[in-house]
Amino acid sequence: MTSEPAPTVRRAERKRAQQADEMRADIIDAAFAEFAERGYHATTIGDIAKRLGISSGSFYNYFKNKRDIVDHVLDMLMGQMLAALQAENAPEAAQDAEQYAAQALRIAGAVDAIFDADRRVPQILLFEATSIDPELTARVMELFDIAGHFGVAYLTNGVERGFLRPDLNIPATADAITGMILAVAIRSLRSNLAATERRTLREAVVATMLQGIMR
Amino acid sequence: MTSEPAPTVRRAERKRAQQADEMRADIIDAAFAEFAERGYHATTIGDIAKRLGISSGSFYNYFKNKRDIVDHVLDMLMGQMLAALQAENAPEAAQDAEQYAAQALRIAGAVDAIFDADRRVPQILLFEATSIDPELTARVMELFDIAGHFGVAYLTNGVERGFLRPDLNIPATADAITGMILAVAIRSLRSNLAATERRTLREAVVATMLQGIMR
Amino acid sequence: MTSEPAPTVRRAERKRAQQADEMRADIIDAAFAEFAERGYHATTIGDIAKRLGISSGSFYNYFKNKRDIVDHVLDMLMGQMLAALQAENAPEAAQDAEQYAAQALRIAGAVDAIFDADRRVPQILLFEATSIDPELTARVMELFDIAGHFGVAYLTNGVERGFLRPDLNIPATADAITGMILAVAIRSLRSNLAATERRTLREAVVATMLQGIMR
Amino acid sequence: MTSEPAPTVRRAERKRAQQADEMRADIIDAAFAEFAERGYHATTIGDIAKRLGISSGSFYNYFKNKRDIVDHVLDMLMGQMLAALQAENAPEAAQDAEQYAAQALRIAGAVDAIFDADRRVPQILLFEATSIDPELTARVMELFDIAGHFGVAYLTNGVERGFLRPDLNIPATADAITGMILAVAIRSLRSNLAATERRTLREAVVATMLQGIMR
DNA sequence: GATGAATGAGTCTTCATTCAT
DNA sequence: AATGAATGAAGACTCATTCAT
Repeated sequence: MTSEPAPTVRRAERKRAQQADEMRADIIDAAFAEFAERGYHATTIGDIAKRLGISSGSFYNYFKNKRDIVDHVLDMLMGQMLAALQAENAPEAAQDAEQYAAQALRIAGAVDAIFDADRRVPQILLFEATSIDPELTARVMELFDIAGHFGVAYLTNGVERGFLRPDLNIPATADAITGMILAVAIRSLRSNLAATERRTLREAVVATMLQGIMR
Repeated sequence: MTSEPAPTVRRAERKRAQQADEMRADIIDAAFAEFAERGYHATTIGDIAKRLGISSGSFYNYFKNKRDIVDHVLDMLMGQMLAALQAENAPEAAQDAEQYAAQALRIAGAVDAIFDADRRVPQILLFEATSIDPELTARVMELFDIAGHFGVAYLTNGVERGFLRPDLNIPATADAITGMILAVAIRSLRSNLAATERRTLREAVVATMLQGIMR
Repeated sequence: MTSEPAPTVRRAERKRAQQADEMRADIIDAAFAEFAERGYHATTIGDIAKRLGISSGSFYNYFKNKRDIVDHVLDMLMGQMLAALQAENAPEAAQDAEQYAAQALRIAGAVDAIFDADRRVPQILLFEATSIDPELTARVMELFDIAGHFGVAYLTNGVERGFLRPDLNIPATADAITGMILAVAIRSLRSNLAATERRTLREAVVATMLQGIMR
Repeated sequence: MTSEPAPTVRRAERKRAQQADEMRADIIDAAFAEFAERGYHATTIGDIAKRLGISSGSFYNYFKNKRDIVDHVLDMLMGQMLAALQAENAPEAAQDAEQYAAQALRIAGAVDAIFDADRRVPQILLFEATSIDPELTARVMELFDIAGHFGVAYLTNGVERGFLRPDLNIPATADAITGMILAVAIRSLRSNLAATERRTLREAVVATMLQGIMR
């Protein structure tokens, strides 16, 4: 007996769903502001709610629990990362050394842009997430692994096309590259670098890396 | 009229102090075992005590509180690190490219040995410490900075002696190197690498790095 | 766009506030019952909660902590006392010896009524409050001082209007009067005197006092 | 087979007993210093021991437990008080109004001397003892009662000898007098009065009291 | 959907007291 | 008699989560 909902009902539903999404986004934002300020463990649901002017109970209409928020952000982040590594930035896209170098810089810039859009994201990712619970730690480690796999793909492309040293220990080098990204991210957070400083830092690191791996 | 304590008293004191040191070491050990298993926040003083077969109250005869333990370990670690960077491993010790390469491998090996002596130390350092409290985070960040300063010193030595590229962006490269160490540590923990595998990894990363920075 | 809350919301809010006030009163009541039975220090939050049939955590929705309750009661008491010393009982109200005597009896009766309304209040105030913490001790001492100041005002009025001995050491006598009130309160509590007995006690003490100070 | 101890043993024992008494006195002293500073509940056995430079375990060689100390002092105080109310200060000693007045002043002075010898005694008695446990409260109340009984005896003597008003409500007045002593003690502690100020205060209060009760 | 009071499990920490040395 | 480490009971307080309204 469940008939098709009338169009007006549909519209109302859509609107409601949209409002819910906005609220969810607001909550994530407030949560991250608090997490970044005082750390995940020291932040209470009440802190988040108060910042938004909602009741603590309302929180649970939008998220299953406190750590669910971090999961959502991890999802977002993962999506942005994968999106940044498509098309001209895909592992097999670079066809010669020059393109390879340009690609490396583009990717470094894209990662920087993602982190710079909300510095609280890397902050929490790097400094809090692993302490929340084993599953979340596993997810972060997975990110590390994914980074490693991408690194392997890029290096393999370079070796196969012949502009990287053929004797490269590819997995080891991939990890080293992930580490460099990590270090640059930490330095950026830590020293609160301006965009131009971050660019210089990026270029220097990419240059050293390329020199280290090029044939 | 409080005279000098009798020699027997002295001896008893020394023995007691020694036992206390042993207990302290045991507690650190038990604490780290628990922290590594279930995470710092999820570990209770009771967990640590139970593992040792002591009462939870006894814990407080040796440490001010839970985080005091992490502080102690950070002290130890800092000491070991600094000790490893002395003498032939000191920044200005390498006099030519060959010595430089050998030194890099030695240092990498020494760091690996420190971390391998108790893998829970890097685990907690990397994955928990920053979430405990702001001061502890500051201390870890300080470690990162110290690593950076040492990196700068090594690179400067190489540039000055002429076997590193003169156009190197030294601080950026120092950070990159710190990142590589980080990545190797994470990979070692994560994949539970055997000593020989770790050696291979180390050698590969050092080789790439040297190639990246050598003149 | 946050508009005025709808009237129904207002009403609900008022009701909630009222319920909260009732709960707060209930908690104070339960707390004082326990304090009077077993003493402040020996009373646990759990004792108070159990007596009310609420969970111990709920206590903290209404009071910051255990001592906060004593503070609230001190506030109440101070208010009642000050209210009792208004109008015809104000220091400058009595205009001749007869009025003065009547006033003294009225005030003694009012103080008795306040303490008799809840005998646990003087009990805790006299026997516990000073042992709770320095600030609370300070507050109780302040009460003692206030009593002294009022005493001074009453005596000054009597001396100025000429029906008290002009050579009175006013502050000393004010303290003596405060002490008598104290003693009567202690005796009442201690011997569990009935209302008529307390009245007799009061009258005797006031008579002796007046005889002691009248010209 | 337990023979008489040799004389030297006896002497050693006596000396030991004396040392033990000294230690006991030292502990009481240290305990009271701490109690007066931070209150009974906030003082730990460790605090007392540290102040004396002994170990916390040693405390238990001299006292059964923490509250035992307060008991000892209460005993001391009671003894001093009773001693002060002997001979010329005994209830029936005063034979005329003049002697009565002199006696009242002597007693007030004696009480002041006892309290002034160690101000921590009244402080703890008045502000802490009743909060320790029911038995101790009972003992303090007993002191209050004893004071009352003495008051009754003094007043009865005066009435019988005919220099006090025959219509005096003796028990009520006795309580009032106890209250005055209390108030003077509190004021002395609170305002840290000098000896001469305390004397003036005493004299004023005694004068008012006498005027209040004399025929 | 919103609210916020109620819950109660969970933990750190303190400290009087004991006892082996 | 002195020591001080060990004990373990005890309690205040927090907070994620639930649920009646």
